[in-house]
Amino acid sequence: MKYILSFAVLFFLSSALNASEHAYGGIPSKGDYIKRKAYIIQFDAMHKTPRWVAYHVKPSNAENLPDRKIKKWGKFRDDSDINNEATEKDYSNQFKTWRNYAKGHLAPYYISGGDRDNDGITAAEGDKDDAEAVYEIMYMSNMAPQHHSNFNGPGGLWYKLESYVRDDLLKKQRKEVWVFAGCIFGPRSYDRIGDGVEVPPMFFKIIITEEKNKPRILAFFFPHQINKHGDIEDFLVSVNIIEAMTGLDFFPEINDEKMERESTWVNWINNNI
DNA sequence: CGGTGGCTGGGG
DNA sequence: CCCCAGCCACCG
Repeated sequence: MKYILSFAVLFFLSSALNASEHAYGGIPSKGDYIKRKAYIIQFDAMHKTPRWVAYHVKPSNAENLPDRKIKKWGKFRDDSDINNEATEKDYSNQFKTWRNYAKGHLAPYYISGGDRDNDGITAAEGDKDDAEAVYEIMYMSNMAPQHHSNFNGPGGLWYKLESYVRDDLLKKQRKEVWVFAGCIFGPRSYDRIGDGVEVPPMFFKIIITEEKNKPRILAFFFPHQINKHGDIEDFLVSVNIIEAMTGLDFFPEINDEKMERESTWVNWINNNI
């Protein structure tokens, strides 16, 4: 029995590392996706938002970040790999109306730091390859309209969850983290801005850490149209629910039924004792 | 394009 | 209290 268990752990580890650096347990959908240095993305051309992104981030990637206030780093960029992406113009003047939609990162800025190519120099110190990781994070294809004051900005659920990963998991616990994040659309158009950029009515995020070589999964489902802030714990769901709502298939390379059915509640409680 | 300021809310 | 983070806006 013990042999079987250790074999399962070995298989698990190798599959998690081999499939893709960024997509834990394998690519969650068929169809094209684009591989970047800091993340991978499947773009949703119909809605002009990401369908999903996946990223593997180490504590060092969240440190020594290039200063986003400096235009070179903080400016939004067009993604030459995508034809019909949203533009900055689509998002303009949103703050002057009730709509208040900001360009919300799906793969966040704070994962773009560190010395990804291990040449001893970071982007901020002048490394060109690491700079590319920062530029890619700022691609418009990585953005979706997110209500700033209710969701994306301080106090918002998206902001709180990003802060949890950055401040708690990465900086405090110094764990490696894998994340899937994406937009969820329903049968009707919820809202749109600019030239046909659809505002996602829902978002999801799945966060994976490893504890003694076993995955610890936290899956979140967020309705976008909320008029006040809340606690992220109240939006924990099972991975199965995310799969049902998105049509995605997470962890396809991991042959462990239990993994997908594991309660995220249990993981949350174990994580915070 | 750099720098600065504003908004808002959480944390030391 | 100030600083920080995610955004926007403005000015030179």
